[in-house]
Amino acid sequence: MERSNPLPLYYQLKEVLKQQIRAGHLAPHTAIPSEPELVARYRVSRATVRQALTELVHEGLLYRQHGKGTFVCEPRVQQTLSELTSLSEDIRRRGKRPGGLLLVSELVRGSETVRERLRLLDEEQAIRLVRVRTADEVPIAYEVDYLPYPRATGIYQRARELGEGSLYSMMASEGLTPYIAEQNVKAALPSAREAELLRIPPDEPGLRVTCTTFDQTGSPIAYSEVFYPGSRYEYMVTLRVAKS
Amino acid sequence: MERSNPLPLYYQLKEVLKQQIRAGHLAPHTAIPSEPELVARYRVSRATVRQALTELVHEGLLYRQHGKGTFVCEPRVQQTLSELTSLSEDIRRRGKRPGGLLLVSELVRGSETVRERLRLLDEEQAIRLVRVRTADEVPIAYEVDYLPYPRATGIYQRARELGEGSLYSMMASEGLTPYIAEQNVKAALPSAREAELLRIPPDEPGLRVTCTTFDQTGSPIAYSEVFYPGSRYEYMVTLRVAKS
DNA sequence: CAGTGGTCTAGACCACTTC
DNA sequence: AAGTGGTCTAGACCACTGG
Repeated sequence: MERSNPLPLYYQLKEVLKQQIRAGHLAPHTAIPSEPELVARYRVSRATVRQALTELVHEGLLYRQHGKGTFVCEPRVQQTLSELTSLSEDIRRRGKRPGGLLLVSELVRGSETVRERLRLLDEEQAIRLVRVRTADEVPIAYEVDYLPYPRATGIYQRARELGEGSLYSMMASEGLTPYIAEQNVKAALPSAREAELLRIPPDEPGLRVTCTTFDQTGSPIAYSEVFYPGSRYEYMVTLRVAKS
Repeated sequence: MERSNPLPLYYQLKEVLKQQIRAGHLAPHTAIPSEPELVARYRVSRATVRQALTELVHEGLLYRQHGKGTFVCEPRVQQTLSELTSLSEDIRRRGKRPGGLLLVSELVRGSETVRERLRLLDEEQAIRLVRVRTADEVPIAYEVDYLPYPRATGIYQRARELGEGSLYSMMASEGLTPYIAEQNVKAALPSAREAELLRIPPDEPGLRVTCTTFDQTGSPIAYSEVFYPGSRYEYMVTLRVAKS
C-alpha cells in the first residue's frame, strides 16, 4: 500500500488480493480476512476496502455472504467472460498453439449488412480483414472482420501485426474498447472458398458466427463473420447471468 | 425517497432512475443530473448516489465519462445478458409467442457426463426434464435439463408449471440462482427422436448446445442439452466483455 | 475557471450469522 | 454477545473536461 504510488489505494488492494488468490494462498470457498481486518492491516478506510472487494465480486473472484464473510470463488467462475471471447485465448486454454494468416487487409464500402451493423455514414468506409486462424498449424476458422473507417485507422495501419495477435487487444490499445458483444450462431455449410482454405469437404456442416461488438456507449466498433468447421472446433461461450 | 421504506435509499434511487430511463424521459446518450444535483434533489449523501449509479453502470443502463457526466446507454446495451439466456424471452423479443410441452419429468442416475457436470455424489440422483419448446406453436427446440437431486427438490415438485414458464426463474425462486453459464455449441444432425418431435428431415443440420449453469459460489445447479434445428431458430448470445 | 466524476476518510447504525 | 457484511452520512481533495 504505497500512498506515494499514483495508483489508487483500492486498486492496489485489489491487486494484492488478486495475487494472493492466484498464488493459491487463498483457496476457493475459504474466507478472506474480514473488512475490519483489512482496514487494520492495510491502514485504509473501510470504504476503500469495500470498493476493492465490490469490484472483485463483480469480476467473479469473490462472493459475499451477509453475516458470514467474503469468500474466494472457484477458478471456473474466476475465468469468465473475456478470455473465452477471444479465439486465441480459447485455443491456448485447450493446450494448443494459436496462429493465424492474414489474407486480406483492405478498405471497402461493405455490404448493406456490414454498413448497417457498423452504422456507417454515406462517405465512410470499412476496413476488411480476412484471416485463417489455426491451432497447432491446423486451420480451424475462417474469419472476416469489419471495422469502421476512419475511426479505426490505427488498426488498418497495424494490420500486419495480426499474425497471431488478438484483434480485441489491438482495438483496446487504439481506444476501441469492447464492452458488449452480440453473437448470432447458425449451423451452415462452408462456401467453396472456405472449404478450400480450411481443407474440409464441401458438405461438412459447421458454425457460422456473426458478432457485432460495441463500446461502452453502444457504438459499434467491429462486426465479424466466422466459419468454424464442425469437425475441428467446438464453440464455447461463457457468460454471466444478470441479476434482475 | 421514503426513509420509512424498508428498501435501502440507494435501491429506491436506482428504481426511480430506471423508471425515468424506461419511460423515455432520459434518452440514450443524454446526461442524467450530476451527482451533486442528485444529492440535493433526493436529500441523500453522495456515497448513496454513487452506489446507485455504480450499480446502474454495472447493469448496463448508464456509462460515465470523467469530467463530462453520466449518460444513458443505448437500449441495445441495456438489454444485455439475462434476457437472451432465456429461450422464452428471446422468442418474445422476436414477436412470437413462446410455449412448451413437458414430455418427461423423472429422477434418474444420469450419464457420466451429467454426473460429472453436476458433481453428483454417489448416492445423489438427477432430475431429468424433457421439453419441446415452441414459438407460435411451431416446435423450435428439443431440450433436456438435468438438475441435482435432492438439492432441487422444489423444481421436481413444481415441474408441471414448466409448460410455458421459465426454468431459470423457477430455479431462482427455489434458491438456485444462476450466476454463470458455460455453453458449448456444435453443428450436428438431429437424433431420430428429435427429428420426429421437431418434424424436420433427419438430414437437416442444427445446433446442439450444452449448457452448465453455476451459482455464485461456483456450484453447478443445472446442465442442459438443447437441439435447435437450423431452419427454425437462430441462436443468439449477448455477453459483456470483461475489462482486464 | 467552474463543473464533472474519481478517490478517500472516520465515523455511525443496522441486519444477519454463529455461539 | 460478538463478529460479519449492508447501508448511510458529511465532509475532503484530486483529475479531467469544457468554455
